[in-house]
Amino acid sequence: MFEPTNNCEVTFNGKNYPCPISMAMDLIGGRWKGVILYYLQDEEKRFSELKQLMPTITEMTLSIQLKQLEKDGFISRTVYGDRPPIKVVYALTDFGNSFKPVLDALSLWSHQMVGQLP
Amino acid sequence: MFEPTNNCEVTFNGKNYPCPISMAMDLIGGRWKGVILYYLQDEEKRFSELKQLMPTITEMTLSIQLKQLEKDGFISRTVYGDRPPIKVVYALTDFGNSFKPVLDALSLWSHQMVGQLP
DNA sequence: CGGTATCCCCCAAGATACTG
DNA sequence: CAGTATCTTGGGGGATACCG
Repeated sequence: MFEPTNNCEVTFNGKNYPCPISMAMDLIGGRWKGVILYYLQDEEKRFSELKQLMPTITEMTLSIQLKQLEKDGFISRTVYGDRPPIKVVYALTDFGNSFKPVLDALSLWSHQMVGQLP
Repeated sequence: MFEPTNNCEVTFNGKNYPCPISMAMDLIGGRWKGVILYYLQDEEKRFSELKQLMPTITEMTLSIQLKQLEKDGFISRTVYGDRPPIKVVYALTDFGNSFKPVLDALSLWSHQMVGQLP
């Protein structure tokens, strides 16, 4: 469909990558980012809702991952209220939504692999 | 299409993951694995061919990544010859091939993102 | 040709405690 | 409620040199 990706270095947000796939893996790689994006697919979620959906993530790690996803343009962060308890809502941006086909393929594959397709 | 992945911990090759997507990201995450799988999609390749396709990877890192992909069942490793210079060929296994839809989606998305679609 | 062996640095990410 | 602040550990991955 398209040519191999050699000799096509890419720079995004100040980081250099040997090829677009490598860049993509860096942007959404790691233990949690794919999962976070997955949970934000259909509807926006609050910080505490995400935490509940991912019981084994620490609040600090969740906070860092959300910050990076926001910086890379995948998600938006909206604050309601100016005094605690405040409410913070995370949602996919248009750019984040463009990633949905990858999430779908990844989710389908990983579920098939684990044999957990309903 | 299927239910969210919370409360569905998974163990694979001795490692525990909070959800299948997290597992998948760990298996094929990092700077290089996606790229290696991408290059092996259509035809098997020798070690030196892969090295040429990824000029900025070191031989040591390439070797390690290939070992991990082989251990996780994505690729096969075939040796021709018993005395140097030997020839080693890497190819996708059936399991590795099952990952192609993810690679396709990832490749398409990353190319679109970079604006490099031919 | 296809790797290993060392050394090293950086950072992802967990544990724990604290806060506006 | 939604985070920060510190500390710590593990492993990814680069540089360089050497080997069967």
